[in-house]
Amino acid sequence: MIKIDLEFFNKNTLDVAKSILGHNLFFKKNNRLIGGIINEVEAYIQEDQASHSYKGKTKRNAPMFSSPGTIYIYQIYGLYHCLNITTEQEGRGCAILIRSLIPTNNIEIIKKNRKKSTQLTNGPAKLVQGLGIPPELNRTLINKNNLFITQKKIVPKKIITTTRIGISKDKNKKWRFYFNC
DNA sequence: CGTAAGATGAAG
DNA sequence: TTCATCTTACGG
Repeated sequence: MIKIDLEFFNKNTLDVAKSILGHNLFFKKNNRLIGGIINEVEAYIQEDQASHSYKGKTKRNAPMFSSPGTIYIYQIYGLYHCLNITTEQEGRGCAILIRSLIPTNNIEIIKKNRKKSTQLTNGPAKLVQGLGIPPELNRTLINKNNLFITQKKIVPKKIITTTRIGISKDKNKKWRFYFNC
């Protein structure tokens, strides 16, 4: 369980998005690791019309402009939360959205957090709920708290590149990356 | 399958 | 004030 260096996020957002696939995401609670393998992400950069940061810094999106490795959790549709990690140098409004995990550790807790649903962590809001990630972690640094990313557990054989989900602007950009094991 | 749930920010 | 949004769970 080696945590990755925050320098990992201090580079081109698309490179970070592709290379983070296969790493583990864990939330630590009561000395137990809850989480799994990241298998789907999307990239958002400042010049991208689909990004929250496109029109500049606001109260909500400010973490995107913070130092690389900053956690950006935003509320969507008034009831769910999505987890992003800031990329590129401080001052650049870029991030990757973690969209899906393959659950590996403490799956019983994830099931409990997800209540009746059998779909545990295969969506951005589902994984936040499944791991029990508190929105208060917004603006804090990953790996400096109880949410962290550890070294690659598996190397994806084939990364699939497609258009992103749920956006209407800049639809042509193929900045969603995922793999099947 | 369609739709409601309702925080946030931009536009009118 | 109204509209759109990086989604999900529910009912028919």
